[in-house]
Amino acid sequence: MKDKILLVDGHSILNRAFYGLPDLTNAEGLHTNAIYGFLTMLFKVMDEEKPDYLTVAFDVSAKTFRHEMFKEYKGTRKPMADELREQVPIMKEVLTAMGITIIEKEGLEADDILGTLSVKCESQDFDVVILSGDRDLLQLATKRVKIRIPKTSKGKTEVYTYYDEDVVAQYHVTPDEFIDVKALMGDSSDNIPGVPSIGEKTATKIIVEYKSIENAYAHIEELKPPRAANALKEHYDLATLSKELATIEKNGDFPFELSEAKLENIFTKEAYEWFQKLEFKNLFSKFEEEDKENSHDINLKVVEDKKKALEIFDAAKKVPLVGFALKENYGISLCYNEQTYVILGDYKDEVEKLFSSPTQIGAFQIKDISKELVIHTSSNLFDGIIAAYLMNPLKNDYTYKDVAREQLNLMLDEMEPQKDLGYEAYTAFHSQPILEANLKQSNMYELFTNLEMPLVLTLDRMEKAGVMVDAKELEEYGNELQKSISLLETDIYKEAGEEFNINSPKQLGVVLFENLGLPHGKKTKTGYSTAADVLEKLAKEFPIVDKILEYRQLTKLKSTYADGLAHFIGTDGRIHGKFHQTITATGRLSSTEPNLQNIPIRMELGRRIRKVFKAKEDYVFVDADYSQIELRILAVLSKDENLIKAYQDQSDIHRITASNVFNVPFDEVTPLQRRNAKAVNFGIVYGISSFGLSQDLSITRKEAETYIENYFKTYPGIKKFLDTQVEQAKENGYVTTLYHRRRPVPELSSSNYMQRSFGERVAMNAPIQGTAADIMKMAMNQVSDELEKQNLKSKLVLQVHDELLIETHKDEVQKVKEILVNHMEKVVDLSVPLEIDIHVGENWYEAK
DNA sequence: ATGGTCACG
DNA sequence: ACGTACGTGACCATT
Repeated sequence: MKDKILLVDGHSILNRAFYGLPDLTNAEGLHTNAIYGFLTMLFKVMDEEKPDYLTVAFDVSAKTFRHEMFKEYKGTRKPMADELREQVPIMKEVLTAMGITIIEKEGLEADDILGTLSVKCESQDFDVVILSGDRDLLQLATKRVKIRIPKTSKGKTEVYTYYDEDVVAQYHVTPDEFIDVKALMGDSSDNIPGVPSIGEKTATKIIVEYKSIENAYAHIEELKPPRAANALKEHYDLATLSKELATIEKNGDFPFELSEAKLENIFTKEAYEWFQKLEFKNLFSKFEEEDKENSHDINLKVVEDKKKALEIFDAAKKVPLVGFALKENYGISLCYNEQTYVILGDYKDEVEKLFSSPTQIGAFQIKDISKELVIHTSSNLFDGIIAAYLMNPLKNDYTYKDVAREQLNLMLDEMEPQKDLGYEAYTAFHSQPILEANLKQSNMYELFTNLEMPLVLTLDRMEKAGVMVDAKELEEYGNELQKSISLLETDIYKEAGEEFNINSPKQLGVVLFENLGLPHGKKTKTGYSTAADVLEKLAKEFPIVDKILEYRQLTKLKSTYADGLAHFIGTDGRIHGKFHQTITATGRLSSTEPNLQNIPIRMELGRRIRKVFKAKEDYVFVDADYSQIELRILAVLSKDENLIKAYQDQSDIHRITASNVFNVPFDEVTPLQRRNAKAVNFGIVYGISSFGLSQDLSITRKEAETYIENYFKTYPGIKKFLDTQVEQAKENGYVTTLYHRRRPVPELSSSNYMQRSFGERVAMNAPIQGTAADIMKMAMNQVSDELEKQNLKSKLVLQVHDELLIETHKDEVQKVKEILVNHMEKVVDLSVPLEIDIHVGENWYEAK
């Protein structure tokens, strides 16, 4: 086997990765997508090529660099995106940390470095592979030098391979001739002028026939077409200059020690530290072998002796902090005083006593733990996952291993269960002080202690309670839907003239817009859009579209709700859904298995599903929802006098807004005006844009702009508040709620207009939505605690963002109503009153 | 796994 | 010249 060297065109691969991948940032707000893409590309090609040597070439001067970066950009010369610029030096550091040599030389472009190296290495009997995103490099291909060019289509990246013969096959010219083709046709983005009026077609034709520009000139009189011949004659200077520019230097002068490019282990400790910092979790597995060498052992004792176990528990109750972990049906682990114990067997009572002691318990996913035992108080609990979530709510989800890595710099692999349990307790113990300090520094320790940790137990109670669902009625409802679905199906097939899968947007698009020739609206990436708002425009004119919309509605109800909910009804006749505390970016809860926060209500047919959510015998549902909580919070946060006054006066807020915005007397506001004002109020909360509002109200953008302008004139404090949020987000990188919850907004530093606008809307919306979530969580804790404290039979069973549902014993209805009013309305004291609406009913349908 | 669609606040 | 209202989760078809 000959030795093989891989030469990488650094900037072109980085550039491709940057524009090919969605924006990624790490916790510090550093953009990382180009580096990530570069590395995955590099690993992929290294895997395929298995090179013995590797080196990466970069352009050195800012000028050539920029010029390289925007080859892709059809000659536009915007400055390099800041998000990319900041990644370049880091990329180089990462490569250096991996022990990979970087070559850059003043005055030489990366192309020239690669050209020179490829010739040099080939002459030393190497196989050469050049990885670049730039097709210009094809001129370097030979029988021993292959060019590899990544191409992304349909989300998949393939790396194409070109030896010299592949260039001939695809471009009809040899790699050398490829230079001349390029010189003739020119490349505006690459500053190669080319010969005017000669494009790719003509250029190729000329070079196929005459092999070079020089030879073409030698035969200029016979050259066809005449137009090209004339152009060549006229622009001889341009042609020779272009050729010079298009030719990659193969004799560059720069120092290069082949031995330094020899590949050793690139997954070094230093590289690992960079990967951590950049949060390239997917790539950690590459370091596995290093992990084992580096993983530091902990003092771990496995205890099976009962007497010894009890001693350990006793001691644990006397220390200030214990790290705790539990694995169902297996054992528990305790960590304190630099010692970790894994205790096998059933010690539920001992654990409960420990949890009731003054010792602080550090652990992860305490809600899961509390499914296995009874936890009476949250005052000594510290859930590291929740702490980590508060510090960065944008992360998908945390495991204890993420906390170990981020806070303790401890890389953990897959381990056997015993060890895993021990490391979890170890991590809980050692990360607690760090996380606590972080929370305090971010002004979120109170939010954590007074709101989030108590909520763990509140949610646990709610999940354990579950909600009763009548399986039989649900099935009947499903059958009824199925009947209508079948009828619609036949109708639709008849009108379409064929049978097809109506649920496939792809097939439906073909049937509607090609076979039936209906006018199509917007398109999606994959084809015609068949979204409801598009179809609704056609429904009036084409009956089949109306039927399809109805079909969609019914199948949605059937599959997601009728059939979907049935799967989750337990043996107790109740659904015990999960409520998640660490998912959303704004601080709201989320609900899964099933999602109980999106049960239909807006349409009557769907709303009927709520009839199967029933209170058990001798109980009723008491449902309380906040009235316009987000708008009230907007009044509070913005301190806008007019909005505050409107709420203090208990006015009809949408009507008063309409009166002000449309400049009509309060009593003469038309229903349409009120509806429009309501939409504006909503829009404000979402971070209004004239486009969004115009879509929502089916008005022109101009009109929407006028509405917004008038709105801000009416409520000047709101305008100021929203602007301040964006400003703060830009300055700090995050916005906060009234109770200090943070939402980072990395999008604001994007150079992409869309992303930046999104960041602005997020900055406006998150404090409002987040503060509402904070208040609701406080209220939930108080309501749940009060029900317990008064020893009531009634239980909190659902939360839907601004609504609480209490399964209430018939004798307790009055008490529960009082509790709801007292704790939901008075949970915080703000400059506007909070109000709730309360309804009582046998089922959820009646109680709303 | 991803995108389209649609249910909720 | 672009293409959006904010926050979620489930299902289906398609890759």
